[in-house]
Amino acid sequence: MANPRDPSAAPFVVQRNLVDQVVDYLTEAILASRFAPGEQLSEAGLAAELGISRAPVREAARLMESRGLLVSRPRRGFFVRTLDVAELSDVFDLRIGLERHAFERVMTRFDADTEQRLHRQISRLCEVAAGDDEGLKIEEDLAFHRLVFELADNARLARAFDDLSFELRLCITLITRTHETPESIAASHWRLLEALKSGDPQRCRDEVDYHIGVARDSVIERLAEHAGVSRG
Amino acid sequence: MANPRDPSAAPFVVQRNLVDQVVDYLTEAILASRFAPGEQLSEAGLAAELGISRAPVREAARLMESRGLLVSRPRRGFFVRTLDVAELSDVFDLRIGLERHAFERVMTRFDADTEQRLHRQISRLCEVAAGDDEGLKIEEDLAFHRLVFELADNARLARAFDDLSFELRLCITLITRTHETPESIAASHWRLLEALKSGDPQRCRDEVDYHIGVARDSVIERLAEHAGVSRG
DNA sequence: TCGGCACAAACTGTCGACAGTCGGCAATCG
DNA sequence: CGATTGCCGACTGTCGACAGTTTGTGCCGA
Repeated sequence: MANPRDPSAAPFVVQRNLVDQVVDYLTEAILASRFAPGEQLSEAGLAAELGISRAPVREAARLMESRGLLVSRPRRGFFVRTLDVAELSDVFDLRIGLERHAFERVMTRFDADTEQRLHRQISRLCEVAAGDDEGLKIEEDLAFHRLVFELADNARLARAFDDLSFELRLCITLITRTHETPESIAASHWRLLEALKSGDPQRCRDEVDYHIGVARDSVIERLAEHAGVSRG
Repeated sequence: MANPRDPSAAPFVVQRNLVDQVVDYLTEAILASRFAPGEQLSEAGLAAELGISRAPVREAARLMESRGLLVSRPRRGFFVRTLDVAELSDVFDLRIGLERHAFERVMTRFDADTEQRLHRQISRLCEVAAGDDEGLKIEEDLAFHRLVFELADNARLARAFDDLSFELRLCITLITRTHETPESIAASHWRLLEALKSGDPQRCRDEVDYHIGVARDSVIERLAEHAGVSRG
């Protein structure tokens, strides 16, 4: 009564589906490593645990399969996605392709407002980089890159990054903490902004390649350690 | 008995889920324009039409939502995706980003086998380009680009293209036929192969940009005509 | 004649239940 | 003692049904 609603607009109070709630719950649980990679998710067990029926659980699992967090084997059920080195390398290679494109688009429409927003995000990143909350560092780092995609002004491109970022987070759960210093994290991102400001496509591209390459090598190195530990 | 099977291999006889069958059915129907853009898909109606219950239909619809063929509005149901000019432009822009990356990767590992496979695919494309089956032309054209992504040797990159290709097909359903001549289609793809062979990244990138740009402009032009017709 | 309201039909979201299938274990046979 | 076979529990795939919501329609009043 108080608020007449536009039918085409998003509802004022979102009546969250059970499906969406299950997706959030499972996503958080997987990224927090509360489910082991390769572990089977029992539909009935999850439904009972959450006090709901299996139908929403199944639909949520389908959605997460498309996001690359789960894989389904017919008549077997859903399993937490495992990433080997090759898949992980593919993920970061695709990220390079997407980020090159996003940075190039941002460069062509770079203005004072763009610079200010990126500047503020890097400042936030620097603040948390000095702290001990590794999860927060990762989120603010991803938030910077998400901002770049937002500024690239292509919703489909941003969605491609969002899809990939679930798998990126899955990669990053492998490493408990970054081994980079706060200074190197800050410097790396400032260089990206400087490259954008310079207006030099080649320089920007090189910085992106280097930046993502460092992240990729770091994750791969950690994965190799993990594999080595689990085998030895 | 005759063939000892690898347990990790795909089963010899595949028991297809109802979900997968519904996905195929709906995808084909949408891309064949048997559902109008924006049309609501009644879960109960589809289930009755296919002689199944609503559960598999719902799961199939969720999957197709992630592929961008359907959109869901909470408590309203699923609707066939509509693309405006901005979204369509975004799709082709992302395609440029992905194809640039794929072509670059193929170039770095270009060999005789690569050339032969691409050569054969272009020959197939040329054959059907001379005929009247517009749908076949589109499929063989996409098959060429899909082959490039396959040769790029990055499964995640190929999946990104596959995801996008559903939306590409959705774009292409807007235009009933290509207005390009068989000669121009052939020449355009031969130039892409020549660029790969040359080993010149800049030339390859320019060819990709031109090639995708032509496709984008063609689709956008047709969409503008359609919109003009439907309004006038 | 037009706007608001109430009713009804249709639809989605969710649930509990049943049947078919898969993987593991034990009993049996060579 | 090893391999095979039958059985059993657990799980997925699918179904029909109910409740709450949205949408369209017709009526009433101004």
